[in-house]
Amino acid sequence: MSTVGLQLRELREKAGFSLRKAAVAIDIDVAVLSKIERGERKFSKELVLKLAELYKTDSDKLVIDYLSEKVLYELQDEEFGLEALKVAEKQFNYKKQNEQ
Amino acid sequence: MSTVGLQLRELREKAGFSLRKAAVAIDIDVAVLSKIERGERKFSKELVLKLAELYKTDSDKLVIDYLSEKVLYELQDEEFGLEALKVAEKQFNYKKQNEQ
DNA sequence: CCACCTTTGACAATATTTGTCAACACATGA
DNA sequence: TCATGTGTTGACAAATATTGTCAAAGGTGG
Repeated sequence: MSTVGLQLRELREKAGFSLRKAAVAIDIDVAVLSKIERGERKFSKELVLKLAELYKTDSDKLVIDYLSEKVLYELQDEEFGLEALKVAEKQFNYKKQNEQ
Repeated sequence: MSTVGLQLRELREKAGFSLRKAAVAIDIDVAVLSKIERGERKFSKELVLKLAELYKTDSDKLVIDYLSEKVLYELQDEEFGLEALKVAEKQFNYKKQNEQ
């Protein structure tokens, strides 16, 4: 179900890392990385960044997907999920304005 | 910062409930309700629904704001927050289609 | 068989959320 | 002044959730 997990797996394979090597490189347990790639475990944005760097990939899309997934997870099965997203967008834009 | 908290406070006052009465009615501690209304404590959607019922108000807008706030909280200060929201929207729509 | 790979499940360690209390400060009216 | 009702605060334990760590298993290829 986690597209980011799957993406990370593909990237790792393309970069020629074994699960162990990758895990060691970013200093986490192999078991955890295995679970992350298969969507059995939650993970942090920092982890995504570390792996992206390790695999020498641009992290932007990964991060966007990562955040989007987190949001969707929270909204799953919510009747008003879409409306909530739209309100959130408005607020986000508004905030951005008054920020800088 | 929590608009839902503030909204709940206004609704309660308009409905003529004291903090204590309202808290007892929905079976939570007064201290907690006080903090919720002032945005010092997280709360559940269920609590919003209970209070909306108690105050005899339509809950839809409250729930939408509630969810939106949760989402925004997760995305705060995220460079790609907006992009993430848009991706999430797409996914959400897509899912909705293939559901029913 | 050996060396490497990934997966699995169990468990402890930590962190976060939630519930519960007691005390405080303030106002009002008897 | 005293009792009563209002909301607020901080401390703390209890319950949950997240995260880290291990050991063992099964698969594959040399």
